[in-house]
Amino acid sequence: MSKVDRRIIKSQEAIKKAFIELMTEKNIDQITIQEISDRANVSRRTIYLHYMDKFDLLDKLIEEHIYKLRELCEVAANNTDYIDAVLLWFEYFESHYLFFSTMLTSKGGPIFRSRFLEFVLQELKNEENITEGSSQGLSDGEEVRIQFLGAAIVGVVEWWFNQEKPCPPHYMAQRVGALLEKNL
Amino acid sequence: MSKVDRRIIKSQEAIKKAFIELMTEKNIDQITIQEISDRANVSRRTIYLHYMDKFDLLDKLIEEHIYKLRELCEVAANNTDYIDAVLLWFEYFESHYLFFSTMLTSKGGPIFRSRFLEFVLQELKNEENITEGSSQGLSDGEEVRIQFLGAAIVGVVEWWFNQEKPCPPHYMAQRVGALLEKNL
DNA sequence: AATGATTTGTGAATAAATACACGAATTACG
DNA sequence: CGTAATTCGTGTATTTATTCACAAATCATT
Repeated sequence: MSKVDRRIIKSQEAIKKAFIELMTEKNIDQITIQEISDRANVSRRTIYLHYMDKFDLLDKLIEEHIYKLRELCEVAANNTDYIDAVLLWFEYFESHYLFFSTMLTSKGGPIFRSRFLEFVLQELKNEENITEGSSQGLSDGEEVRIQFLGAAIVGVVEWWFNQEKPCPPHYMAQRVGALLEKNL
Repeated sequence: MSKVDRRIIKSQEAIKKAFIELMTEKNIDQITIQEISDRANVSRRTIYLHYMDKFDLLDKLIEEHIYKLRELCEVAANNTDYIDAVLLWFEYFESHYLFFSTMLTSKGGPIFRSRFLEFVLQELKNEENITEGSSQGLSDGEEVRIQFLGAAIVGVVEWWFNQEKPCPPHYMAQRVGALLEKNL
């Protein structure tokens, strides 16, 4: 697994860290590649070695986290306990608080929010197909329910970050998990 | 000034940091190059690129700090206020607490202590030659006084670290500075 | 709109770090 | 004591990061 050159890891880590920090301080439009390279203590050239531009960097960052969340879903798919699944999610949120907080509160803009919603809807439809068994399209009624639940999940996560983590992950897991159990 | 390749800086910083950390955990003899490279997240080869072995690494680390302390002495040599000079020292100690604490308490062994004393004696003799004016050897009486003061200074610094910083730098500056004023 | 400063994206040469392999030296341990 | 495992020190080829330079694009300020 660890076949990736450690220089690549270190450079990208530094770049992403610097970028997230800058995102908390200003809008993405007024962040310059120069600034990122300065903050990351990396040559400007190095950034272009890995990313097309700052939007590509943001994309990669987002996809990376979405990928990790999807992995957590697969882990939790074995045991059908929603509470545990939600717990994994919020623990992951907590361990990458700076990123998610930045991306889901006012500063981050709507880029991540819509991507996150899209992902949640995918997972919900996935779940639906498993229990339903039919691989054909969803009925209107099901679609409405999916949209309803997706908005609910994203909304409650947004609330959690907007309130600056008002309650711990295990509490959220308990409450949100119970709601999911009832609705799925 | 900043003509040194930033990769060198970063590698050496990582190596030195890892090494100091390991020094706090175990004796230098049972620290392996492998461990250092692992902790520093650097190739083992890279360490040999900069240092002969772990003792060379320790030497360079020590000399680096001695050099910085000498610089502080030169800065303070302009204004003859010993209190300010001592303040600069203890502020430097504080900002590199892990290193000095490790090297001056039981863990570090006597390597740094003797080097530190040697340096302090040099500075004292230097000071003496300036006020004395004569560039010839010191009399026995002067030599005794130098040794007396050197031991006192090193001793009080050791005490400060052994007690885990029982009082702030400005307090130490006040007290030790006053004692130096009286004796120099 | 003009212009002066900054940022950008890229090419090219160079330097540094890395992976990998190897025999020798050292250490751990039965 | 013997031997298995680890660490060491080094050679070498390769990959990555860096510096530097430069023209184009963007931005800021007038």
